[in-house]
Amino acid sequence: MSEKHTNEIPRAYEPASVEAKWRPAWENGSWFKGDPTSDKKSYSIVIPPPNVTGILTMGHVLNNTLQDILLRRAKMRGFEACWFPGTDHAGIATESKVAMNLKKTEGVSRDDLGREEFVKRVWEWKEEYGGTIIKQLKTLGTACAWDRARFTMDEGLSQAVKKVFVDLYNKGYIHRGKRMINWCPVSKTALSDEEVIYREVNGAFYHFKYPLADGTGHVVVATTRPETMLGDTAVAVNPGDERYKYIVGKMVELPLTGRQIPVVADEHADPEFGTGCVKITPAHDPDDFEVGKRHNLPMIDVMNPDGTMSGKAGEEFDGLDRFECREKVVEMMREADLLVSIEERIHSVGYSERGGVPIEPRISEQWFVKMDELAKPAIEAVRSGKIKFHPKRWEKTYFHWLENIKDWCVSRQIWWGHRIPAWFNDETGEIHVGLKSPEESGKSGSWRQDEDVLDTWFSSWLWPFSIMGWPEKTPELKFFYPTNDLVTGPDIIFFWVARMIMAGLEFMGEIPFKNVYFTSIIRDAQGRKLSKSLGNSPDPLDVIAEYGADALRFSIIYIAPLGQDILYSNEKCEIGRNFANKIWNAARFRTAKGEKSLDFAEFQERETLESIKAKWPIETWHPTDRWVLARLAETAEKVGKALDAFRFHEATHTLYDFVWSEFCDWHIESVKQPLSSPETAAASSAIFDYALFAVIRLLHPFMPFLTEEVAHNLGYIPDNKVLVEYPYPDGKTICDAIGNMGGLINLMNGKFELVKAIRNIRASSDLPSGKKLKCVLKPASDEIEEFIKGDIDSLTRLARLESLEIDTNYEPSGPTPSAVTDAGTVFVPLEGIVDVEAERAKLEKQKQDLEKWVASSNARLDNPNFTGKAPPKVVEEARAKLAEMKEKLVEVKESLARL
RNA sequence: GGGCGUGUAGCUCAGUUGGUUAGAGCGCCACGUUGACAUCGUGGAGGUCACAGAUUCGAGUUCUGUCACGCCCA
Repeated sequence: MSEKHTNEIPRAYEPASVEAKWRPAWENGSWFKGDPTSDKKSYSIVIPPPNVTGILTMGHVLNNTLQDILLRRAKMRGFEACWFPGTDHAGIATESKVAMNLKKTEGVSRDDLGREEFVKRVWEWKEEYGGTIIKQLKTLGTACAWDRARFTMDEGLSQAVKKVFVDLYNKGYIHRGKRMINWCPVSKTALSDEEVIYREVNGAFYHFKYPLADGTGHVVVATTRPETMLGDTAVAVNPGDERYKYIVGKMVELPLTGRQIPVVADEHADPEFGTGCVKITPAHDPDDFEVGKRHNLPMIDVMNPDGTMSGKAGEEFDGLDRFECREKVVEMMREADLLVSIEERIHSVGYSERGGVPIEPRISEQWFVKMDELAKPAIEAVRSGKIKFHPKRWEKTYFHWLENIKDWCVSRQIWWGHRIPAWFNDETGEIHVGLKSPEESGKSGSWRQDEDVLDTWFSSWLWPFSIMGWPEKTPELKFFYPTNDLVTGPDIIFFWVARMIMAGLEFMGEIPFKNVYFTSIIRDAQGRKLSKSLGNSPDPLDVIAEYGADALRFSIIYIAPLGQDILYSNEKCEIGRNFANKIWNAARFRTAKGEKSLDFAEFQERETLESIKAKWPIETWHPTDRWVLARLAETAEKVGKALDAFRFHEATHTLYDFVWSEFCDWHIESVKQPLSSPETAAASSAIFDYALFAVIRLLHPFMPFLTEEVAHNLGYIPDNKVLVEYPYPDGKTICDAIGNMGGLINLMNGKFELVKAIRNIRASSDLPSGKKLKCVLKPASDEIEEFIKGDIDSLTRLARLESLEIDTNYEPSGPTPSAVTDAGTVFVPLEGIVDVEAERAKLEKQKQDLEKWVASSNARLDNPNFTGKAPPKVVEEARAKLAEMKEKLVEVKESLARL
């Protein structure tokens, strides 16, 4: 250990300076670049591309921390690991964000500027702010291959989008047609079905009278959207509904319009629902659209793209907002005495994901991708287990969607995005779809390109291979595709995950990833979704500034229950901050004990352990040294299994418990004695260094900054190396080297119990913590007696004893506080007064507990059904335990008798 | 309406293929500046495992039903 490392290490871990040091070091090094010519096995991840104009959220923190854990561990396990980063152009979101900004700053609208100028402005915006989220991601310590960062509208990726569109068109999977689509009146574009969010809202069910044209009466129809009546072209009744048979074929006087519309018989009308009569508005409702087609009804589009009423709604409604129109229609119907009733009702309304307003079903000419053929292999890939979902239950959601898949509306009436490579010849009606324009393809005539752009997801679904250079045949594709793991939120299982699988299979002929891990959704402490408007959305950068990046990373994984929502609050980062500090101080402890004992520059797990064993035979190790490696092996094993199964939460808990409760609480306290004694110091410090280095490596993927700093501070690894170059500890390797230590672990647990019992007596007898006690142990067995004798120094220290006498036949003179433990009965003979009553109460309680236990255990063992049917091992254990408990009971009774 | 998930300590959650008297962190109470750490240590209190049945020698764990909450789809 060099001079600079000794006394100037701060008492508390200071994350800011450490992070500032390692972040650029990792970025400037070559460790994470990903070499497609490597001889190693490949491991790759593609980032779920964040919105290029977005800023870092807690969701990104969780998602990217998980990917970083996977990536760093893979690297440490010897894979050529590469994490491909990048951003998404997020068509509608970005376009409206820039448009709003332009309105605010310059007072101009998108249309004022025109397409070319507006798109130029969006690019400028992207250049200025597009790097923000990437910079923010770096503060987390994410080991991406930053040189490989791509943007969905980069030249190459745009080429991929065009090629895919053209290929699918030529294959007959893409067509253009007039259909009912979801229209967002704010963004003024079509949306896919997936971009519609259904919400339960308090609305009303309006019952209207429609008079029969022949004057013989009226029908009553009900609707939640009165304004659409202006576009009604029929009233439908169920063909089996006897009540209305007589009016089928008659005409109805449609109020407020002067139009007459027919009564048709159609299965769509549910006799059980409302009056059984239903108004039909084919241009504004998907079901009605189907009815209209069946009955050849006219379609009257009464709305404009911005959600105002059009002239077709009638002169007096022209230009009125759809919701104002709703009120006006109701009012006019009331005045005309045609309003029967208004019934309050909670119903489901589709909202635009981006625009935040109710979507309007609308007839429109759009481009669609036929999905059913693409879906089939995608279903099979998951069904066969080639792709695995974690947690597995998401597979059901996936199958359900793919098995009922509908065509995908991919055209968007916005300007920011990939312009559809289709041209129209208005004179001939011809359509040209191609990578090249009609002119470039040598076609004559006058052509205009489709104004629309493609859905952002139409580029995102190509991400796992477009990011690697497809359609070029690149070395990256050859080496890193398919990727290994994908980490994303279940909210985009349809938008993105399912479509990537389809695209991968269709265009690469191979799945895009092998595992999909679905993250939890982060909520606030009250369980509410994090949102800007609620103001309950913490800024991760503030959190990092306050607690440190490692603390945030560790805490968020630590509190994330498997497959459930995370209830997050900043205070929870104290878990990670305190833990980081704990490790920091364990390392400080080591530096105070002198020079490092081993050189880890060329570290290899098995070789290092073997060299320790060669120098100091395992039988000569101090019990705590043997114990700490045995527990380390078990911990490494458990962590490895947890991570293999994507149980990150379990891995963090396992590490936390081991480091805090075993390595720090017991081992550090126990090893102080052997470390200060010349015969044992060398071996114990070597084992300490090995164990601490293993802990650091185990934790590295979770807390990269802290562990990197500590590894270098302690001189474990040289300046020109980083931790990720070292192997991830493997439980089996460690276990093989040290052998089975099951017996030792039991004996150590007995010792711990003994120490706790003495501490308990100290506390309950109001003895000052500084006072050294004299204790006597009546051991429970020869084995424990021998063990305790061999470890008496550390026990003396842990329990703060002046002396520990071992006496199988000890009989205290007079009332003496005592405790019965697995290791034996311990006595603390006190000079002065003993609180006999308190002591008696304690022993009485223990006696009662033991008697209860013995009684129920006896009953169980007396039951021939149990002894006959339970596995012999269980019966044996029960007998042994009973015998033990009976012995304890005898001891407790004796102690009581003595009082 | 269909599907999925969740009900375990005041709060947030663990609890493997059924097998000791159900655990942890936070919070709470008491004590403590012992040479790594007060971002800490020691001790303690705190649970009818949502409810009702069933299977079993044995159920927090399996099955059925009920209730409550959450999410997705229609």
